[in-house]
Amino acid sequence: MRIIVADCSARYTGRLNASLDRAKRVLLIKADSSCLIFSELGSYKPLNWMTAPCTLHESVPQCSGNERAVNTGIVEAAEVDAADVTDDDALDNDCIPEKVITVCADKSDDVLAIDLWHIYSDQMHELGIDPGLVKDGVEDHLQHYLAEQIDRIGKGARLVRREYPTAIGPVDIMAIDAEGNHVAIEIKRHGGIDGVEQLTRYCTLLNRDPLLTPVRGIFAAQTITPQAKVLAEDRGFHCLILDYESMKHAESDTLTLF
Amino acid sequence: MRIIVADCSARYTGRLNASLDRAKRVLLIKADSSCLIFSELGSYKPLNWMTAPCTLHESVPQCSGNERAVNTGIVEAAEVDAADVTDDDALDNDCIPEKVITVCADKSDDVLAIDLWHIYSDQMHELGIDPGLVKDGVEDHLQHYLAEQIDRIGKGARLVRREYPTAIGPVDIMAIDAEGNHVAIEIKRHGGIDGVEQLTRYCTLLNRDPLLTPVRGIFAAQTITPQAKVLAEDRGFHCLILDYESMKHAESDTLTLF
DNA sequence: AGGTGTAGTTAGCGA
DNA sequence: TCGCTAAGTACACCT
Repeated sequence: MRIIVADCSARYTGRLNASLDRAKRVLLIKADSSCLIFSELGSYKPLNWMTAPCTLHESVPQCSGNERAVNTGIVEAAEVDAADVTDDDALDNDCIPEKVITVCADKSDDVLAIDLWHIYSDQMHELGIDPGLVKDGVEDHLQHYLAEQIDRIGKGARLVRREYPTAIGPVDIMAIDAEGNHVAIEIKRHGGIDGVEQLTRYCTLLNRDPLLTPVRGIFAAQTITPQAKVLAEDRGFHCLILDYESMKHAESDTLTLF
Repeated sequence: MRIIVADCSARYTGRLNASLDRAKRVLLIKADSSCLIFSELGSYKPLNWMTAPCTLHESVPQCSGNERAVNTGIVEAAEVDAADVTDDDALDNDCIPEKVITVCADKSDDVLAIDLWHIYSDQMHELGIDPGLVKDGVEDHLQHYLAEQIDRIGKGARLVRREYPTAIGPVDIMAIDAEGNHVAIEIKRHGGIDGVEQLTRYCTLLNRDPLLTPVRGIFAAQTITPQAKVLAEDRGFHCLILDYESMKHAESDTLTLF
C-alpha cells in the first residue's frame, strides 16, 4: 500500500466525468494498482477512485530550462519531504505538477488522471495478505431463526424450506400453514416498497402453479416503512415484525432442550 | 486526517458483528473522528469503519510492572518509529496492545474497537476544506438527450415534460405519440426488473386518470437485462435501447443548426 | 428527520 | 460469466 499526501487535482472519465479541483488530499494506491482519493469529507467512499484491474503510470513532467532533482522512486516506509523540491520555484508549482499519475482500467477506457502539485508525504508499506473480515448476524440470521421458529407466522405452521427456488429467484422461506396452504415469506432487515414488490412477484408466479395455489404472502422484517406496510396489506400480504433479540433467545432455549 | 499503519485487530458491533484478525493494515481517521480500516484487498470499501457522527477514544494499556515510555500524542506530519517502544519485550507485544482505539457512534450503540499491536507509522495531516467533486453525465444526461430527441420513441412524438409529477413520484419523461396518446418513459442507465416495476406503478396510476388514459409505457436504457426485457414486454411496455454516443452527437448536430 | 431512488455502487452467491 | 440480491450500503433529493 502506497500512501501519498499531496495537493492534487484529478479527473475521472468513464461512465461519467468527475473532476476534483486542486486541494490537499490523501491517496491510497493498493498492490493491484487500484487507487483511492480521500478528503476529510464524506463517509467511507472516496471522492474518486479506480478499481482493479487497472494499470498505473507515473511520470515527472519536466520544466524546460529548469532541471530539478525530483524523487522518481518510492521511499520505503519513510517520508519524502517534498517541500525542498518545489520551494525553489513557487511560481512553477502552479504551472507544472510535481508528478502525474494516470490509472487506466484494463477492461474499459476508464481513466483516472491525477496531478500532484505538492507532495507532503509518499510512503510505501507492504501489508501482506489479510485474513479478511468475519461477519456474523445479517439477514441470513433472521431467515435462520424464523425457519427454526416457523410457528411465529401462526400456530401449526411447518417449514417447507429456506431459499425455496423459483424461476425468478429464491423465496426466502416457504412454509405450509395449519390449514395446509402454502405461505411464501419475504424477509428483510428493513422492509421497504421494493421488498413488497419482490414478494408480489414471487406470489404471482407461485399462484400460477396449480399444485401450490393458493399461496399466501408474508412480509417479515425488523422494521417496515409505513408505505411498504400499506402496500403489502393492500396486496393481501400479512406483515410480521421480527424481534431479533427475542428470536435469538428463543433459539438458545431450543438448544438447551437437547 | 490521521494516517496510521499498524498491525491491528478490530471488532465492530452494531447492526452486525464483524471482526478482523491481527494483520498489518492502514487506518484513516478523519477530522470528524470517522475511521476507516483498509487492507490491500477489495475495492474502495474499507474492511471495517465507523461513520460520523462518532466519538473516538484512544488509550495506552499499561503492562503492570513494566512501565514504558509510550507515545500518547500524535506527531504532526512525521513518523513514529514504534519499533523502539515494543522491541524491549517481544512477548508482551502479543498480550497487550500498544494502543487501543475505540470509536463509538453518537446516535446508536455501534462500536468499533481497534487494538494496535505494532505501529509502523502514525502521522497527522491537516487537509483543510475540500472543494468537492464535480460530476457530469449520468442518467440525467440520458433524460436530457431523449427529451430533446423525443422522436426516438417514434416519429411524430411530442414532449410533454421531463420529471412529470405524479402522486408516487415523477415520471422521467411524459410524451404524446403521433396518435395523440400519452407515453410514460422510464429511463435507466442499466435497466433491471426494478425499473420495470417502477414503470408499472406509474402506468397503473396514470391509467386511472380518464384524462390521460390510455398511457403506454416505454422502458428506455443503455442496456436492459434479459429478464427485465421479458417482464417489460410481458406487461406491454416497449423497450428502447439508448445509444449515449449517438444521442450526444445528435445533440451536437442540433446545436449546429442554430 | 424519514422515505425514495440512484450509484463509476460493491460484494456475494448461484445458475 | 451473467444475473440477482443484500449492504453496517452512501448519497442526493424531496416531503
